[in-house]
Amino acid sequence: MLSERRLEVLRAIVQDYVGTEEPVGSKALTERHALGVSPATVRNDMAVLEDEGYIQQPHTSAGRVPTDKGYRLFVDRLTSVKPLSGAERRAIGNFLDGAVDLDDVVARTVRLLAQLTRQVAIVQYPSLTRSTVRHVELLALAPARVMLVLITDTGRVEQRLVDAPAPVGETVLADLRARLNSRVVGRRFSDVPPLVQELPEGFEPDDRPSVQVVLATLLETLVEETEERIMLGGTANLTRFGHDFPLTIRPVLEALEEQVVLLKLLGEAKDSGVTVRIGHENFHEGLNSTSVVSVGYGSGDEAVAKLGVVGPTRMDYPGTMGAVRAVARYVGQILAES
Amino acid sequence: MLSERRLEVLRAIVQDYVGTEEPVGSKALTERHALGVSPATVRNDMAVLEDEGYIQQPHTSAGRVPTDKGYRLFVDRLTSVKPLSGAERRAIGNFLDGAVDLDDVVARTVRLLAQLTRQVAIVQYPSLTRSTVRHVELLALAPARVMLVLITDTGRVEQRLVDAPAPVGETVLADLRARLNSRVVGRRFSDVPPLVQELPEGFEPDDRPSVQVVLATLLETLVEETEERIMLGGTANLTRFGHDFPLTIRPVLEALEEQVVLLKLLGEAKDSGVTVRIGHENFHEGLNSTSVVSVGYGSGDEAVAKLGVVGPTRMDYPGTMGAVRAVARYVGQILAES
DNA sequence: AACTGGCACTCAGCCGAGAGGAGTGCCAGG
DNA sequence: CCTGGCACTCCTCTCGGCTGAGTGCCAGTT
Repeated sequence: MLSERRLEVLRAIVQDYVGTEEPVGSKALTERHALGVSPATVRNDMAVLEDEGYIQQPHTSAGRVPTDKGYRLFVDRLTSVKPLSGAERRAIGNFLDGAVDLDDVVARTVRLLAQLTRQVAIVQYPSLTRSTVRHVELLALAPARVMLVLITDTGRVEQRLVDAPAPVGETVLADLRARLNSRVVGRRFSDVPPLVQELPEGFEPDDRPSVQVVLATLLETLVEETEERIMLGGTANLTRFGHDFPLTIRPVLEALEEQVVLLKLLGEAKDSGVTVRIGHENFHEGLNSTSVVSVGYGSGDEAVAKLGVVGPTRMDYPGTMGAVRAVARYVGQILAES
Repeated sequence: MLSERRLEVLRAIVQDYVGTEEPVGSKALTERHALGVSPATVRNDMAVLEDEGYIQQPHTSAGRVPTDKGYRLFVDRLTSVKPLSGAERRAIGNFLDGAVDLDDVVARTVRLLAQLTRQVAIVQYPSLTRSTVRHVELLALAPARVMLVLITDTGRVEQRLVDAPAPVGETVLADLRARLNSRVVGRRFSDVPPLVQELPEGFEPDDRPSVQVVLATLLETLVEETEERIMLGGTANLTRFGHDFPLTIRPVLEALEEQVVLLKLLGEAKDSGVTVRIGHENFHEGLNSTSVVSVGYGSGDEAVAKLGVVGPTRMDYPGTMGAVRAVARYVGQILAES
């Protein structure tokens, strides 16, 4: 077990390193932090911390740099989320209140997060799985062609084109529309399937196949999360990354271009509270020198989607966590209002 | 006027420089191109080309590098668009044919373009202004709350929430929906306003204000092009940019984050044919060392939107132009089919 | 008049050596 | 258990010299 002072030394190292971006030595540490001991003592502590794997020397006779394990300890035990200043909170409110629709909310959130944290921001659109149905609309585009439009309580709209096996009469369509809506409006997506199970039975045998197809498409839309859209912003902040540029930034940009990677990244966030993945804790190789700070957000108690930022492992964790949490809360409020 | 051989020298310089990324000297030139003259002669030609501002020396006693003006001449007079190979064409077809909806088409196009050109790809969603209306749907979400859904022939769906001044009956809504659709379906957006001008007159005085509001919102949606969405991809290719990294790449990334900039960038493309903007010809400072190759695409003869790529001024113009043009054509076909 | 070979000159890039300095580990003493 | 001192390591910066590609110019050739 590490003594209290050693933890204090680790905290100081992380803080200094994050600030200066340079390996921190024992002398500098004692000068900048009131540790109450001499550099020599700190050196001994550092040696222990290095043995335990919390810090590391880039090369002999250089200062120390925190390892992923060091950052992990720092985040878990040595610091707490830093609340935003009043001015910042107000700025968030002002910025997000101007949004006109869901797309706009997401777009603004991305910009805001990127500016606030000076890092790359990722925002997931409110997911379909946990939302409820606000309305289902069926439109006859052609005799045997129906457009299915699904509107969710989060303001999201999904549309699908359905090719029916036989022409569908306008009255049949109206009938189906009415029955469908009366059953599923206000329901959660996951609850819908059983509710429409025997719907086709109420129709003429001739129409049943078409009804089946429409229902199948609806269920598909509900379940298949193919449209899990994600918005990204602030990639220019990557240029602040470090000096050893091209090598670091390239794989990160590549990783961030993959929707799948982004989804998985956010998927790892816990449902409540701020999640931090540090360096090698990330499954993707290109992101081994980055940390991901993410959090769920939603209109009610439950998270409907997630958002977060990606930055260098050497980042201001308390500040970033605070910003991410605050933004998530505000977005949740906005969504609840609309 | 430059002699034929001098133009040939310029062309050789551009080609070599694009290939090697290094200033090209007179000796290397004569070795790699059958110019039929000695290095000394080439040197004289180069001196002239430099006087005229087509090429430049990074520093005394270094090879020459084309200037923006040099690239311009090269693009305008010294080369032609290079058609893609059969394999490439087939690859484009295969890749794009799998698309399931408009979002997917755009997303795939971006990826494709980025891979093909190894540069940053920009694709604008088919614009609303030139499309025609496929269907207008009105849904009563609450007594005085209507959702307006607009479906275009390009497969795009726009929705708006309308707060009516008074409750709107279901029959009124159905009536309005029917009249509206009978008038505007198949029309171009620009033709719609006069067609719905006197629509309110057919309704009871009590309902007119609500009808007015709905119509106003519709017109707004049609005109206001706030939703001019653009998709970006292949930013990782920026890392191939050059050696003097951070300075070059930063402003480019920043510029590309601005939707407005992207729109303006594509907006400058001519309606037909491939447009090339080189270096300082771009209005945005951050893009002064990049070239933009863009082209319109559409389902018919007319362009409904544009796409293009952004890359270093030192790029393979013939190849890039060919790829951009080919992709635009295929996307146009796909859109026409659906 | 146009081209060519030769020649002197320039200058970025690349060592290699040396000085400087931050930081360490260890040890003996408080 | 902490501290001051000391020898040692090794990165970083600088400076000078060398190299080689490339140039401009000139005199000679076709």
